[in-house]
Amino acid sequence: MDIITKAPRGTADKLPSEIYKWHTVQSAAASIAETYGCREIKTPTFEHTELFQRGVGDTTDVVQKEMYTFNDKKGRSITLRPEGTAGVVRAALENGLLNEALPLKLYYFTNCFRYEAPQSGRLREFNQFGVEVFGADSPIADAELICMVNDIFEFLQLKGIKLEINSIGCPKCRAKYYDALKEYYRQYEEQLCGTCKERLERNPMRLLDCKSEICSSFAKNAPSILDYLCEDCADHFSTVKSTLDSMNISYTVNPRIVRGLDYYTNTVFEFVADNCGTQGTVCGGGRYNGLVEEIGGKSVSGLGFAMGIERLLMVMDAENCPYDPPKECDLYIAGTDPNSSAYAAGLVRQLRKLGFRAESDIVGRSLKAQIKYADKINARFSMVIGENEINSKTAQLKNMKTGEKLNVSIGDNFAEKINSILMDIE
RNA sequence: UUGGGUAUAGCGUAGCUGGUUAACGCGUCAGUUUGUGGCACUGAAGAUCAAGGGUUCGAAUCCCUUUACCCAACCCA
Repeated sequence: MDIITKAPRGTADKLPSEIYKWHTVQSAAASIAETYGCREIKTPTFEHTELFQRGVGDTTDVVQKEMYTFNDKKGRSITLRPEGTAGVVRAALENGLLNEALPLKLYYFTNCFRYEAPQSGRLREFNQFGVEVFGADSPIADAELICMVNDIFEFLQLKGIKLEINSIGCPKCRAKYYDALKEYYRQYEEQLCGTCKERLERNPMRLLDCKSEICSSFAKNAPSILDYLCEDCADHFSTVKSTLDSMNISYTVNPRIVRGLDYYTNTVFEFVADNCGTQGTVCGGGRYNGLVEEIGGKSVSGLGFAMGIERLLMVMDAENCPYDPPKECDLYIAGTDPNSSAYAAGLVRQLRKLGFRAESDIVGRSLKAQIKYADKINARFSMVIGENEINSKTAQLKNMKTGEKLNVSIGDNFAEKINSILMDIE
């Protein structure tokens, strides 16, 4: 049989056999974020296109060539979110969240969409865990945010991830830095790669990031942003660093970290894995003090990060990190004949009402095949129901690991009795 | 968008100096007597060998085209 079509390019199914890994990461991230006072928010998968044009920035590659944009039936331009921050800012503004007590701390899990050429660690639909904090001006907030990521990785027992931080200053000091950069690069202008030539005027910081051999060789001696920070920005950055020091979080300052989204100011950071191929950035973030205003709110500072869950799982797999084990069947109840199977179905229902994972035959298999199936799904216990059991109201509970059998009543309060027996065994 | 690679049952592979019914492992289903799994044995189902075209008496195998996927550049999570 040929299926009509496959999953679209750049998408990936998350199958039942792997999903426990997602649960592990999600519950760790959510519970740790909550210890920091974050509350979960969910925003729409698609937004009006201008939100991303303004929020993410018109000059970015993400907006220029990677967005899934289309017109809806009324002709409105709609875009599948390419990242999480803009939508959260919009939602916070629209619902007046910024008028409540600040700081506002939010976290979210979202799928994001970017029309890129897929490769290892890079999908067209990918999942992020993100945190956004609003109204926290102090550099301690920056350190706290980084600390949260660090806590999550530590909790997941991840080791091979390094933190790199930088400051890209405020619009004021960046303007001076841009001038210096342009001047520096102008002497090499003829030798720059095509895209860098274009970027020189519009967004010169991107040149530092260019991977082409020639451009990156120029980047080595390029002026550093850190020498151009104004006093406020320099103070801010140094307090971020000293706070990280006092939190005992190790980092390296990498003056060439330039994030790809326009909204960042001051602190930017990346958590980079060295053991996961070429797409090493597992988490990236920073401060974006101008963004809320850009989207139409009052001037409220913001900062946040986004973590790529697919990439995180790649790194965890590579490091053999432990996951919460998947939940499996507690008790399988087999029936020797159709009538007994129907009876078993009733027993199974009672167990499920108490929260047990319980199954009985729904495919009409022989008794032997049912037990075989119970083994295959790793059922902890099994039980056979036949005419004798129904008449005597007693059955044997079998421990599938040890083979031990125990007589139990299948009459009134069946599920409660099973419950207390299983509690004893544990 | 630009390079490189791959395409054979549900999954993983062999076969690729062209030659009769395309093989193996895992998985699935059934059986190895009577109401109990894991092991072993037996058997069954399951593949228009990515698609289209060409060379040939004959093509999974050689040639061309297309498509899909993977990897990388780029970009970013």
